[in-house]
Amino acid sequence: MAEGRTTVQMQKIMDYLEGTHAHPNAETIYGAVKKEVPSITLATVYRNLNKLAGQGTILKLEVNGEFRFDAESGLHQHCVCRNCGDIFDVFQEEISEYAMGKIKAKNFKPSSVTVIFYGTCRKCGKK
Amino acid sequence: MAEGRTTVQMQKIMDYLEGTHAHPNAETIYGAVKKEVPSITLATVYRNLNKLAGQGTILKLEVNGEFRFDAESGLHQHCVCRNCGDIFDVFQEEISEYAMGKIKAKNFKPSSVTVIFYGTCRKCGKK
DNA sequence: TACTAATTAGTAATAGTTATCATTAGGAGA
DNA sequence: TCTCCTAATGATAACTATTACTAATTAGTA
Repeated sequence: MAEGRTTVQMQKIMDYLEGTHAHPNAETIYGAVKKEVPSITLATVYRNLNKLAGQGTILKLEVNGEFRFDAESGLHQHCVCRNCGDIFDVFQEEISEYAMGKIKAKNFKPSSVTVIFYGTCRKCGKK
Repeated sequence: MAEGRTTVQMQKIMDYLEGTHAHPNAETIYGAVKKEVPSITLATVYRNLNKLAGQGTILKLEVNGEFRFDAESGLHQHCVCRNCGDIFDVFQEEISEYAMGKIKAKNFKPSSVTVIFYGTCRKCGKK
């Protein structure tokens, strides 16, 4: 799963992330994991999240002034509702591939793409 | 340029943004505008930037844990160097259009897309 | 020129994230 | 299994970017 040592803390963080599609922030993850590992601290949560993101095991996005995390690491995109702040994944592999293809000609070696759509989700759409 | 009153502060912020392609953060903009309007404060810079971004006059992106601003508001994408942190615009209108088109079928009304490529820029590319 | 609401400067407060450091624990080798 | 070394943790302080607050100022209108 990850380089270096495997600790219960990191394992529980991964478990939690793999069980949700809500793109939680560190605080939320902390709250959830604390139920299983009461001694855990927010710093440990951040440390592990950054490590996992650095390895590419999880995805770290910045939305509305905070970091959000996603266990889904394959090519996909995100929809962010400007109204309620919800974030959900969109799997249209072609979008990322199309974009990556277009950019390779430039003097820039892309290693990943993040495509984020801002708008209104179904719930908020109907006023 | 913007709804509401026009102030020198806002004008100078716009002028500065229109003259750069460096995607500065609020602090940098503050430093630059302060030379022309010494009394300006960081809070005023933030207030104006948020207002302008809210109107869609400028673009507000989140990269590396901070907000960056861009006077270029048309459809375009960004390349972010993982090494030096540089951000530059890429104008491949089709990329954004292609993505927007693909997403419209979903139960989500997109109002804008942000496509960000992470990788290494030319400078950093040659080790 | 006077009035009124929007905007500013100045500053305090907040929030999210990272850094520090003493303590604990995983796991390789004896 | 015991020992040792290093990585990871917990607890907390520090930091940084951003926002909130308020009295004073300013722009635009009457």
